[in-house]
Amino acid sequence: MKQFKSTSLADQVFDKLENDIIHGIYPRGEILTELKLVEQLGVSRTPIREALRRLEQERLIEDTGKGSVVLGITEEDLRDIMTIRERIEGVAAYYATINMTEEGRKELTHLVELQDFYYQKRNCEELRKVDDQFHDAICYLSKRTVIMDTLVPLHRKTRRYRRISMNDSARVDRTREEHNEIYKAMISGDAELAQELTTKHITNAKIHMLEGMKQNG
Amino acid sequence: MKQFKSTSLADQVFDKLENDIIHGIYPRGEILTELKLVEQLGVSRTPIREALRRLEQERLIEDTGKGSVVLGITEEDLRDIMTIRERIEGVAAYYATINMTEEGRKELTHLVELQDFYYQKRNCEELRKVDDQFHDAICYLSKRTVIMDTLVPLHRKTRRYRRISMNDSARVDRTREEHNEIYKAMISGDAELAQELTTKHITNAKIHMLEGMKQNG
DNA sequence: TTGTGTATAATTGTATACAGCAATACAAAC
DNA sequence: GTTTGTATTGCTGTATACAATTATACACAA
Repeated sequence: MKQFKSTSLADQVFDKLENDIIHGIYPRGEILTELKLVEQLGVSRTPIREALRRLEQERLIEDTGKGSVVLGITEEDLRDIMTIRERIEGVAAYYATINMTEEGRKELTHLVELQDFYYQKRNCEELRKVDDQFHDAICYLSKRTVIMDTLVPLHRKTRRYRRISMNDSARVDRTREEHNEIYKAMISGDAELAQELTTKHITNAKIHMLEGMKQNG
Repeated sequence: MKQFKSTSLADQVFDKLENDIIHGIYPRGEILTELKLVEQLGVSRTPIREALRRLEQERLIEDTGKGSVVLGITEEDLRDIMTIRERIEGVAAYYATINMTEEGRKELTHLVELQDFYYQKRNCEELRKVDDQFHDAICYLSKRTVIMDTLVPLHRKTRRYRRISMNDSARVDRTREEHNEIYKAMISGDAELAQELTTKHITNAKIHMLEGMKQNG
């Protein structure tokens, strides 16, 4: 549940560009000039510049002084992202468990139920979205802004590759089981266990993701 | 060694505001309006807006739609920053050791020599700067952008409190020793050891920082 | 052919103008 | 006195205008 501030053009431009870069629509090496984006997106330079500055801050682009070159997410980046998540996301789960509220319990319960629902229906696209939401929820519920601000952008950056994972039904099964275990630990208030299970879950996801990348080139 | 792009006004505004917020010159809760900053800094709204968007991305301010409220760094943030550094910075040291170059060795050697120099002179202010540079160098030398981009902003955010640490001479001694040990491990190519020592070093720094905060209120 | 100089075009950096929204204050009506 | 309506003010969001810089192309000379 986020803010409902009617998103400005600058926000929309940022979201669109971030998404397009993460999904490779703007491939690594492509040069984005402000004028080109003005024409493509039909907005003026001001909101585009603000979006570019934010993308730069996330190292998705690099300003060359003469257009911004797209950096995107490399395989190495992905490995490092998973390494960081592996080491931090358990901490988020720990704090989320400690700081759990009735509202948080409801949200998590809703998410695991939704997961079961789409699991039955074998709806991979929706399952991926729920997966996203589950991991983001752990971050939000930790109530720790630094941890949240570290992890949530990393989640966004792995979105493209998590979609691929969802095509492996064995992995989908395991993910569901692991999420349910984490859920149980968090609801029962066992913060240490939640931390441990979350770390293991990310480790598994990392291994699977890297194997998948080897196969797909 | 960074880029030499003649910094734009937007960059300067960002640097100034980031620094002032981190050092509490703009205290938590203060409202920054674009107009006020235009008057204070003598530049137009465009570069100010871009700086504000970047500060927002780093969660140092929050846009309320009617001015930006300063968030700054809380004690809780500081704890979490150190937790993250504790878990990631060793990984940076590991990769820095693996990817070490002649140039990197020179830079590190220069830094530990500089550290000894200022240590002899008991120059705390310069020691703090070298401390900054040493930890940033580990990140840069890892050649891993994601790890670097995660840690370097966190270093900036702890700067204010590391200055305080430098007043405890016992801690200054320990820091010097620990840096030297990390340095030796990195130069000798023992990545595992460098990782371990770096993690321990951050743990010690964290403990010391939290103790210091208890005493100082 | 190659090198050099100049004009031109492309692109960013910065400032400013304008519109819209929201809060505030103030006045008038009940 | 309270409430309601309206004008004013302050702020942001967006567009655009202008300046400065860098790359490009082309012409002309060696």
